[in-house]
Amino acid sequence: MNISEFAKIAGVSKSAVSRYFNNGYLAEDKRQLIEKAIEKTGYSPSVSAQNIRTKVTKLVGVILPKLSSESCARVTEGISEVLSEEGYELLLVNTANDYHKEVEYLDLFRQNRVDGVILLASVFTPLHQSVLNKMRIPVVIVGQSYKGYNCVCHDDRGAAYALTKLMLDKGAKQPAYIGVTLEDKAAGEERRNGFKKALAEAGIILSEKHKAVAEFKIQSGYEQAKRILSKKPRPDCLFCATDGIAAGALLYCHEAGIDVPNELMVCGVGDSQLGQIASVPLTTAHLHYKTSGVEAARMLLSVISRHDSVPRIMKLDFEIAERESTSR
Amino acid sequence: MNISEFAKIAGVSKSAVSRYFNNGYLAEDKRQLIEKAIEKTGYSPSVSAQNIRTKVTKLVGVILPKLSSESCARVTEGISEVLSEEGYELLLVNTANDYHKEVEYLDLFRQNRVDGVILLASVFTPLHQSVLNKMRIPVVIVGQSYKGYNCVCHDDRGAAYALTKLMLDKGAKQPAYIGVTLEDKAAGEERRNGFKKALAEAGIILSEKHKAVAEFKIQSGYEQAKRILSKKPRPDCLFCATDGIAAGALLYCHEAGIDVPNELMVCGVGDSQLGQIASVPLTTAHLHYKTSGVEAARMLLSVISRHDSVPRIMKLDFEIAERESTSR
DNA sequence: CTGAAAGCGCTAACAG
DNA sequence: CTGTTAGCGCTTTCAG
Repeated sequence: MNISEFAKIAGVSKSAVSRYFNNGYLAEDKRQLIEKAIEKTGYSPSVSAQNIRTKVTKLVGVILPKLSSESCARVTEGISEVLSEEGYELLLVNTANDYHKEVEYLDLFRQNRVDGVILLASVFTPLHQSVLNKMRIPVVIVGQSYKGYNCVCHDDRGAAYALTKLMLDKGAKQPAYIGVTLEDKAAGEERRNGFKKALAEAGIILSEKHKAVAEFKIQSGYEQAKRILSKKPRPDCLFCATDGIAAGALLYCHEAGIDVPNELMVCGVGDSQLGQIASVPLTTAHLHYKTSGVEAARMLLSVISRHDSVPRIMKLDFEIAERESTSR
Repeated sequence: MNISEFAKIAGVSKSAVSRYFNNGYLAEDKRQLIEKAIEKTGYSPSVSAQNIRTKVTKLVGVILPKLSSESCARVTEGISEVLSEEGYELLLVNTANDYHKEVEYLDLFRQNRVDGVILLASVFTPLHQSVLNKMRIPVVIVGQSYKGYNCVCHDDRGAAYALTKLMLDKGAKQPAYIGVTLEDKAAGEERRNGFKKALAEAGIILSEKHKAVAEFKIQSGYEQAKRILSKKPRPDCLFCATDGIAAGALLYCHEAGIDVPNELMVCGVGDSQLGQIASVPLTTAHLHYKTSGVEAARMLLSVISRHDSVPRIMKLDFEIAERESTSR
């Protein structure tokens, strides 16, 4: 069913139908005629045809590294909430941590497939840089902050600093650290920097053997914790860059009979569900993932509609969730 | 940049360009001319314009109840994997457990917006029925099985039966049950039926006070476990319809000093990450969520391409992950 | 194998 | 306020 056919059925002109669905500059009787015909036929205009004329797709592309990561899912939920409210739809790409795909899809979106893109960033290579610069549609980056781009990010450094300081203030003297790849500027570099800053302020130097890098997995956290905690002297507090890693560490402690928090304090970052049900409830930082999705979507929509091109960076605050794993 | 402009730059005709991107019925020299021009200009044809002519969107709509649920995320990951391999893209709708939205978006997709729809079903109302029947594009339902529709589902009943039998075989005599709403046919009704079947076979009758319904949340599992486990005589095994609920129950047990598994065996369903790191590692059933996404996407794609309209139902097998929470 | 030309379904300018 | 009309960018006959 197309607009002409429908117009005939409704007994009005094509333009009347078009106006009904758009600006609504229309006499009441025709409006009713059209409404009745819609009920009867279920007609609705072809989105592609509209798009070809108006250049508006009402589509936002979302590129993310791993959908089944709780943080990504929460950000996407926030995005989806705002988008659907504003009549936009969400074109989802899961890159499965393959950043070539990230670039590939960015490039695919570059053309007029979507009105804008939200990128849940992981790493940021020169390739990203160059594709991003060529983008003719608005882009918002979530989770990392890059000068010159619209970003919504978390205070990774602040959170890591506060968490570490919390443990130090409770008397820890021998810290250990399980981080993630520094390629990830937010979860890797920033959180490490926050940790280091707290150590520096306390005049503590981190021993090489109390440092490890894990993947974003429980199992990997378990393994690295095992490695680190078997070194002598054993650390008395452990900062993990993610809750998943911390959960793995806690698992090891449980198995190895290490008393958390008395022998060892542990904390993570992200406030995932895991932390609530771990053998010892986990102290962590709530980073407001869903809110960052909401804000990113709003930011994108405002750039789309206002064609406002001054890039902004929004940094969200965090809250410390203090639980048993650091209680003394 | 449109096809005419591009054709001029490349020094060929519009049709040649079109053929290049489609059937490829083209002389080698023109092909090279076009390739060179693409490199220079970055041209690619407008998807909407293609769609308007061919009626093919290369888009699949995915409707799900809650993105941040681990099971949904995993299914969607499976879907995404297959889709992107086959050159399709994914239009994502998160209904936030509001099934009116489910119907609303089904209806939105009904028109030519997407080539097919995958519905991660929660409930199934007459409204769903009627919209589903009106759909002119292929639909695959994941997670529930309905006669007359294409479905990929899990063996919820079998898994619940096996899990319950496992606990009974280990000597449990006083079972308890925390389920979810029966409106959810799979996680609610089917799992309950599996549980009941195992009880019936063992000649055990479930006491009313050992029955509860929780929401899909850790907190809710905690509360219901608290309610049930304070009743006398205390049950000696607890079946939970989801891992999240079981995790909540385990949390309560930990707090209340109930010894799992010696005083009380506990199991869940779904093999979520939560089960691995709970205070006591949780016995559960692995339902192959990601695989169901993969299969659903394949099924949809085959219906789309072959226009094959005999509905099929595919039921995936499960595996029991036996862990400490039921060890005796 | 190739180019010209006719639409796909819609919107928006234009002239009433 | 309304109908007519000219395209939007593309694919696909059709006649070479």
